[in-house]
Amino acid sequence: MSDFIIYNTLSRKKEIFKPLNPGHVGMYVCGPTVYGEAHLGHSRPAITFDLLFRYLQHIGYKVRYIRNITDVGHLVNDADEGEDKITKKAKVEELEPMEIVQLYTNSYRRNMTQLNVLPPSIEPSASGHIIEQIAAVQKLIDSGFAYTVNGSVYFDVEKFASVHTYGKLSGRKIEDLYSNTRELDAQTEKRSSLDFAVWKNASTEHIMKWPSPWGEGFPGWHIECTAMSTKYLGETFDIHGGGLDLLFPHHEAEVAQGMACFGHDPVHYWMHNNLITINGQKMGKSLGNFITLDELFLGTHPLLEKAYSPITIRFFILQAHYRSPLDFSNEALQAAEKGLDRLLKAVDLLDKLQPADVSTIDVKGLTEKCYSAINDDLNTPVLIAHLFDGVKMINSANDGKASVNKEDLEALKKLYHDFTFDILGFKSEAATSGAANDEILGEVVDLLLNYRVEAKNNKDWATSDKIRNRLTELGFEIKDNKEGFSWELKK
RNA sequence: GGUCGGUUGGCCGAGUGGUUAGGCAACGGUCUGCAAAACCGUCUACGGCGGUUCGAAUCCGCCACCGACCUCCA
Repeated sequence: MSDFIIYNTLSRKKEIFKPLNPGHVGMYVCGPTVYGEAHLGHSRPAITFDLLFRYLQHIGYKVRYIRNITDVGHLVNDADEGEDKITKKAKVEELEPMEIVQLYTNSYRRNMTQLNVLPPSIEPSASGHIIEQIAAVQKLIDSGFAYTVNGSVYFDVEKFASVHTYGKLSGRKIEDLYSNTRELDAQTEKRSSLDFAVWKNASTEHIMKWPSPWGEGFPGWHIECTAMSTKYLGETFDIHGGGLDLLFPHHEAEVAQGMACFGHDPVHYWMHNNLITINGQKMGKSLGNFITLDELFLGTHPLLEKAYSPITIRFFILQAHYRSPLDFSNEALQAAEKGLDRLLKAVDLLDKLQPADVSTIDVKGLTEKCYSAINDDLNTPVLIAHLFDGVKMINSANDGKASVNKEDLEALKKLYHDFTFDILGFKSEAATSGAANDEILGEVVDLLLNYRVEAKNNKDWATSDKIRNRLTELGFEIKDNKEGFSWELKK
């Protein structure tokens, strides 16, 4: 089998993946800030790194996957100066900040389950790791790369840059950063406009705050990931993932903090998923152009022509490469829905296929193609294309225009089970004959269709068509075949 | 303005120095009582202009257009 290759943002190259400790992988991914419903944009990193998590396990690694919950810090937007995102929302809805956190954490987890995203090994929250963050801040002060002003602590970028390289992850040069920095008010505390807060003094009206050696305050945005990744994965770990929009300043700050604390890079492989766009623009909370996952699943957003199932969303996302932008549209979603249906039907068909004496299908070649696609930086669009090539073969075999022997049929079943369900994480959502969600409903439909068979045998096409048309109207798809019929419930 | 990335057929979306990506849609055919599903076939693109090359959508240069980020006041 070919090597597993991933694109490392740090080197801007594809690299062969080699874990720090043989057989084990430590992986950290930036999770959501829980101050609102999860939207389509949130699903991309979740699904991308779920795929990675699943695949690493498939090829035999024991993986510890950390995905954090950010529940302190972050402004709502520029207009809400000085207030933290969670605090702001709390005041609006007159709830305790931790109530907001709980509400949206629950809803995020529910959405992730719907998308068939596996729960990470550990899902730490920033508010649950204040002690670790204070310790990390202290370490930065001790190492001389952070300074204290009026109860806040700032990272000294200039000092850091005199010893290490600042900007190597995002490809920024410190001179450029200086020339591009806007003059902002109240930056007088900081020695340089490039410095960033690692601990922030809280005003009296600020609700979410904790005691610290520097007074009451709250941690800076970037320090939580440094503190929590270090705690659970160590000073150096294998993979850090997240959205491309976090590359700068967030991940750059993490690199700097790690270097400042430990004297070496904290992460071997940095991976960034691209963003979902809508009308060519980033879909994001701050832009207000987002569609929540619940709206997608229910079809309630005005831009949606219909509801799209969670697995359709998953398929839509995986049919594009994770490093490419992906544009939302009803047409694309509907194409995904139909494509997914075709794939899942063919997988279903595998169980009904009768083995032949000879094989006209090159299962081994197909398997190799699938592995080399996913090994090439998780190239799921190519992987899915190969799976569709196989779909054509499976359908042909079902039509008697191709054949597989027993051994190949078993291999084909394993291939599709592994890739479609275990690795890509798709699953069947529709009720079908034989596997109906509702047994009684299934029997009733069978009953009606058996009457239709009787009518057909009597050449009573009027009755026959009436039954089929009425069922079709209700959302059933009726297919006649030599054995009689089969049906499925379309949503 | 700076940095980085992108521009592919009706739509989505891969790929890449010479060979069919794939999905969806459309059209023709097979099958069917008629359908549906499936199968077979058709549809051959790579922003513009130059350059390198036997050959470029793929490499180089320029131009145009689009996008992301450019830092905390939290």
